Amino acid sequence: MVNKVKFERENVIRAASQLFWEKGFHATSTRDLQEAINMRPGSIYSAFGSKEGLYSESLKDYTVQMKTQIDGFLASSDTVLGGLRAFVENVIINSRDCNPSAICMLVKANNEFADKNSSLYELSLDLAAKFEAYLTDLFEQAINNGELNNRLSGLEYARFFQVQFTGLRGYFNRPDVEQLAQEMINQMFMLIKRL
Amino acid sequence: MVNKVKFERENVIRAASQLFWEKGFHATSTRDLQEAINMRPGSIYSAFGSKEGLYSESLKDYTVQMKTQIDGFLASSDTVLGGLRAFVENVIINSRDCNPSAICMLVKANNEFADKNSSLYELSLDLAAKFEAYLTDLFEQAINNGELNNRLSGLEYARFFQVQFTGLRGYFNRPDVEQLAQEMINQMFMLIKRL
DNA sequence: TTTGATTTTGAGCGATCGTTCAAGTTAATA
DNA sequence: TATTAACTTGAACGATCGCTCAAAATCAAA
Repeated sequence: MVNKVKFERENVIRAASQLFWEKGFHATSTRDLQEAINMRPGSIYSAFGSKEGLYSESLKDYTVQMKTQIDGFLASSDTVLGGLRAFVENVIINSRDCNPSAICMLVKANNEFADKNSSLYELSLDLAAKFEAYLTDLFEQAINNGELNNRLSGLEYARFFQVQFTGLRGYFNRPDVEQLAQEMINQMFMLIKRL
Repeated sequence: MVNKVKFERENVIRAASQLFWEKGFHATSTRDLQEAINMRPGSIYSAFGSKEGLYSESLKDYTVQMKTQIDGFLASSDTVLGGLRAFVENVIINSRDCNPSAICMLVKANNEFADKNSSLYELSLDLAAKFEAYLTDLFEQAINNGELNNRLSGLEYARFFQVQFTGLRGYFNRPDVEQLAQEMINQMFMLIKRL
């Protein structure tokens, strides 16, 4: 029964996350959310406290999901770089049409909360820092594997990856670009290897 | 007198642009705008038709301003790449604190209008395409100057520049990063030269 | 089956949204 | 100075916002 409740809660957060990811925080109304997660105001506010509370949980869940996805690709790949490349190709090309937005929800959050003192902006920074640490770990593995040279640190590779990946996702937030996307992903990973 | 009106209108649009750039379209209320541009609803709606109309003019003006800024740096530099580098350093490092946002207003627009059929989303695509054409011109000059090799076309260089620049601006949308920003800009231009 | 605790419902609150428009002000012309 | 066209003002409209809470429904224990 405890697990049932938790399961339901995760489903609700996931549905809310999809809507928030697509439309952003400010353009999503609580009535949109009611329909998307099939809950009435009273239940929502008793479970999450506020629209901000639900968004906060949604954003946290998003990053967990993203890491889970990467771990999946890593498990199916011989190399760290191969796993990361499969992830990038999946996000930018394969699952383009079923994702709510081409742009990372974390990036969207970081972009839309202008007030640097707001808790949601700070949350976006915090989650991004944790994701960078996660990526740093992966690139340190890649260095130790001999996949990458050690002229750069894991952290420096992680930063480069994030800049490239975010830049590409933004660039391909438009219709009809599959061919070009593949070429630029190839370029990205070629550059990483010869950094 | 006609010029006076035009001048005033430009000032108004510029002030609106700053606010829209900072907060985004959805988080900016018409009452915020009234204060920022010192006009009352009747005047605003007679001059611009709607909040969307004012935003549209603001976004167009933003891209004109950006091109003007680049042209300025190009005029003060011996090389195209030198001018572009000065522009990038100025945006990411020097004028960080006086810009309403670290993120390009065009990118913010492209990110926040989820409905691909909305006129503001289409405007953001259109302006981005024109900016890419402008950059392509510049990189073709750089190729003809011998600043860059011709293994890549001007368009390909322009795409790479945009991905890098957007990625970097997003990455540095946070406090206390001046030193690191300079290093990553150096890396960006080093990569461009050896593409 | 009754009781009591928990959760869900949805009408509706006050606030704010984008926008309108009648009335007032300004500035140019005659 | 009187006339008129153009512009500005700000009160206020209907819609929608995030959110509350009393009442109804649900569920578990007795």
